[in-house]
Amino acid sequence: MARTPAAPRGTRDILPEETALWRRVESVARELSDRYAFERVETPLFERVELFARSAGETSDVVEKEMFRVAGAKGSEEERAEWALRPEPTAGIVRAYIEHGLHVQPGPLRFWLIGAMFRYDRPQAGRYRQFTQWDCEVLGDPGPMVDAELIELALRFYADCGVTGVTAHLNSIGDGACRPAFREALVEYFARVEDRLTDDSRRRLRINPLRVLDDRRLDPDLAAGAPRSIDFLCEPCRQHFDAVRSLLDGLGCRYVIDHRLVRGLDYYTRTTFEFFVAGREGQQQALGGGGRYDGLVEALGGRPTTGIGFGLGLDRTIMAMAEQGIEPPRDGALVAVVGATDDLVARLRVCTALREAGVRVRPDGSTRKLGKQLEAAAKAGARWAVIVGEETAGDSVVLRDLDAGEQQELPLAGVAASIAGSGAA
RNA sequence: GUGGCCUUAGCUCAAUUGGCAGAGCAUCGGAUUGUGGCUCCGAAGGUUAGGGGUUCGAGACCCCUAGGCCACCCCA
Repeated sequence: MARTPAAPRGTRDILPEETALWRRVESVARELSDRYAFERVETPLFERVELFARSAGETSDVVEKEMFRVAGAKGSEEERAEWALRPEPTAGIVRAYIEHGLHVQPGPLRFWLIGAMFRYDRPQAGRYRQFTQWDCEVLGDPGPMVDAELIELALRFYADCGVTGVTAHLNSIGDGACRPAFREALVEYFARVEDRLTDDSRRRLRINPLRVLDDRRLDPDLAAGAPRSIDFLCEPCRQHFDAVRSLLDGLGCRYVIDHRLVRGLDYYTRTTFEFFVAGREGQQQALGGGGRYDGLVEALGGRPTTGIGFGLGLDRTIMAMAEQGIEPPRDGALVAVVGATDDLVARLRVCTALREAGVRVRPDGSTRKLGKQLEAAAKAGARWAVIVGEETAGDSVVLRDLDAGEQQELPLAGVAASIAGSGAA
């Protein structure tokens, strides 16, 4: 451990150079959330461990090995082990939906949030212990249209962020009526070739056979010959899946069917989807994912209510944007206020007046030589400098165009209009 | 949780066989008795990630720890 304080493992500081891209991504997410008529919610960053165990599943990786436990300063050992930082947002949103009786509101309900998620995993580029997701959830909408709508929304998000080469992977893993048969077929199939499975897969074969398909080390021949969930769908699930596909086709949304896409969280039913970006052949190419969870509300003690949602990783979206050379949004023209005299009161008054007029102002509070102040202004990226000095009369200041190297004396009240009129903003 | 490669100034990197820890960029100041970017000059910036060992002597070699990256695992 270094003597100087360091950020905890797997976390990082996001500095101004990078926050420019963050602003763009966040504003796209906010704007789309609003345009698609989602309503903003916030839930706690930590919840009871039991909530995640009951929703994501005891055998899911996030519960089994990636839970970030929170210890209280006081209390018994048991009490201190009771909470965990949220590894995903759906459980908290569904918990809030049930707790506040939101089912009485006219549905379907559409929620969104942007927030930090936590997974105690081994860090790597694009994989952090604290990361940020944009999450959208729809509760109480059983029809296939919302499935297609969410996938279209996610693809539009990537497009609006400027990311290209994003592919939607799609699958249906059925529901309580048809999945048991699929599960049985998987067990029967893999049990015969158990000696060709990894240790992990052999264990999963007993406790959660669908996730054998998740295993990237699975022999390609075995994977190709494995039972496919869509061949086992019951009639309602098959109709739902067919409808989702034809809706996506009708929208012109491109996707590929991925028979091995079963998702790591147990609450998913029917539609599952993930978004991958081209160019990262190894890991961290998954930018986001989601699916339908028609049994989750009931499993957590609420009335039977369908649900569907996605979580998109903003860190990875930004990483993809940076790799694709996408420019961050430009700031508005910056005006530096510098002083030819040491009269700081006059300088600060000018700053305030300009800000009231809507100008973006960076003041120089030093009494350095004017040349130094102008140099600092130019280095800070200022397009203009307002020089507050004694040689000007009354309310007048000098407005200097730092790019052109030209300046003029004019009344303070005319500065904002002059900048706006130059078209250089 | 497993394996591999790494860590020298704020950043990018040098340092011969184990022999005085350096450069460029960035920062600050001066040239500039108050109008910037260029140029020139100068200053500051280091317990070489942390700890231990070998040695007359370690940035370099050995061990431990921490962190980063990569491949697994899994996902966002």
